[in-house]
Amino acid sequence: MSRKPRIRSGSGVTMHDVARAAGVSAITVSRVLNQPQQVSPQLREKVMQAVDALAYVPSRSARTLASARSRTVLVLIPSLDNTVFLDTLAGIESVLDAAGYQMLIGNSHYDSEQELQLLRAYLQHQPDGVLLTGLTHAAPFEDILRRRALPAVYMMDLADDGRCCVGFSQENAGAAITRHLLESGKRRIGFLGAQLDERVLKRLDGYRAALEEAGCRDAGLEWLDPSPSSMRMGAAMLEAALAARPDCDALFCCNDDLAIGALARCQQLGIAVPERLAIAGFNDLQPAAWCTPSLTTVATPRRAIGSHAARQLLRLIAGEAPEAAQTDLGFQLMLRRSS
Amino acid sequence: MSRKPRIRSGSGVTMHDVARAAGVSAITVSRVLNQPQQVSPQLREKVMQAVDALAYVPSRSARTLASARSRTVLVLIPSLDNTVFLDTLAGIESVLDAAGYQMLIGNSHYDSEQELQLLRAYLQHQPDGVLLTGLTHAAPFEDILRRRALPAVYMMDLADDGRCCVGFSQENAGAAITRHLLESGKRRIGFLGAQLDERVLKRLDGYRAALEEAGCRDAGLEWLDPSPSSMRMGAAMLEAALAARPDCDALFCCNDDLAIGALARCQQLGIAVPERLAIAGFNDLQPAAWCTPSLTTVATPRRAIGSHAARQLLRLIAGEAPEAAQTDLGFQLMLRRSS
DNA sequence: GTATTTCATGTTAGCGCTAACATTGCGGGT
DNA sequence: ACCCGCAATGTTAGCGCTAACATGAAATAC
Repeated sequence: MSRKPRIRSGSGVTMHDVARAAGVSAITVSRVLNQPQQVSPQLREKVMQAVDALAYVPSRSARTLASARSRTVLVLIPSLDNTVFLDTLAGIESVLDAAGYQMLIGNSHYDSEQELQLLRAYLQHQPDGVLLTGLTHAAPFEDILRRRALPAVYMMDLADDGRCCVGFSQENAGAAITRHLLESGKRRIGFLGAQLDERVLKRLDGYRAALEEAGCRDAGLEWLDPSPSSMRMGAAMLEAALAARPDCDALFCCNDDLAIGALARCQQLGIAVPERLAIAGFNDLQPAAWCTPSLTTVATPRRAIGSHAARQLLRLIAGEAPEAAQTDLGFQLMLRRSS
Repeated sequence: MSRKPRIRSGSGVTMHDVARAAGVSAITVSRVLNQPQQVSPQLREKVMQAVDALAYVPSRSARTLASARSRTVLVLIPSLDNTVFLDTLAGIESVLDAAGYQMLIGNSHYDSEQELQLLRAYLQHQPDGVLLTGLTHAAPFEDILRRRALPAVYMMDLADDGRCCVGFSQENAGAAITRHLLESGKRRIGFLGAQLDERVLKRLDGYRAALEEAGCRDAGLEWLDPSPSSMRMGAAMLEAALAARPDCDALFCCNDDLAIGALARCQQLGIAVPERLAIAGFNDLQPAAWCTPSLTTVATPRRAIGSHAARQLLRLIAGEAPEAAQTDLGFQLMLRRSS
């Protein structure tokens, strides 16, 4: 009694089929595809012809299973609704793609518990490394990384605790834009914050430090809301802020979405920007340069963070040391009409 | 002579370890994880305890290899720089995630040749299905899908050739917004187009049809540029258009980026919008409602397209018929101040 | 001229999981 | 008492690939 044959996966052409067609053994085909320099040119040629003729596609799962290397990297980001992370992904993709690595994208929705679930789920793919957004993660998270000796690179911020970080100082950036507002003569500078993820809170810290330094700190000028940021929310927060504190003469918004919404509402209400109220945003998204008046903001090297982090991770995966534990890619003030 | 042991992948805990710890056979563990109703509650309980105790994570590659099902879906999009596709991805993710499927994202950079390469590369993962953007793809592309009997759903547009499509009529949408401009009294309506992917060209067809219908078609009012669209480009195209045809009294921009750039430049040049020149965009991105003046545009159901397409694909993968060959999710004119 | 190294290729034995079939035990019909 | 059917669990044999070792031939050394 012969059993039912199993369903063949994929196109059904296996490495052995190619080997037979080329008159060699399977391992030779494997080597032609993975370490071509180990195979003589003639055989290499013959094998490649067979590969093309049969339209052979190697099976990634078989390879992962046999070699214990998946050539896959897990990327965990907090949101898919934010251009910031898109740009970062684009940078990551460009590097991984070129290295033959694939990326698995997990969206944690700004929730560290969900992030932990994602890590657990994606571990099934045996990723060779992980790219993370931000420095703070659920407690078991780092445990898992350690226990599995999974290389990880942290993006967007800096830390000097030995973890490999690629980003810039959120705190310094927040302080720098606040100082710019101070220098332009404003004294009652408010802060609009939404989402309140760790990066926003660090920008807030920077804002506070700069005001402290200038003796202008006023806790009544901070408006914080944990719900997701949007232009609509920026408009609403602006109204609430001015209603509560009509003396406020400048606003640092924790990101451009809020700032653009606030700016638009000022236009509608006839509030002169920047004379009566200066406004600054964060990230330098595309509309910042094109709204009316154009928005002063902080340009962040998102794409570079992604590509650099990916390169560092590939080094770690290969067992090399990273170029540096932390890489500070800086930020740039974009001074425009709104301040 | 005993060989060197192989490097264990992942944490090294396998299904057999769990089976031993629970005092059952490996297949029982497999069933507890995949078809729990086939296992008695007591055993199920015992196995789950062992799974937790050992922090067992099943190997996706082993499962894929043994079962010839990867529970992975390939998503091919033309760009990672465009919010439109992000929103679509978010919709897809929500459905696939809930169904235990993982998505692989390929970015074709608006290039059908590169799209074909991506398909070839990602076939190594033996995806169970493919989600595609648009209807036109490189010739060998559809061949590969057919030869492998890979279920596919086409997003963003409609076709009545039997392919499973989820989207809306780009052409009708282009015609509808053009008719709105006609109804508001404009007669020399221009078209600004960038990127010139198939969707832009269909919107252009709709625009032409509507003008033809009204007897207002004027080929000298079309400005097309194949480079990627951006606000900067919208501003530049606006200037070029008005220089060439100062009599132009309305502009339909193929997307909101162009429109917002054009709008901003009008503000700078003191051109009255909509009196002297009406402007309409496409997609209803967030800034459209918040720029000055607010932008008339076409709202597109991007997230719904993603989630609906993912649901259809899951049906196809399960061997069921799709609810309908095409699903028209429509569009909505957002009439605002710029027209 | 033999010992030693190198290089190119092959053989074998899994990687961790699940499909297919096999076995066991139990309740119910007659 | 017997047989049947069904439910719960087990055994076996791969899925397609590559690590490790083996082999044989050519190149090099002394």
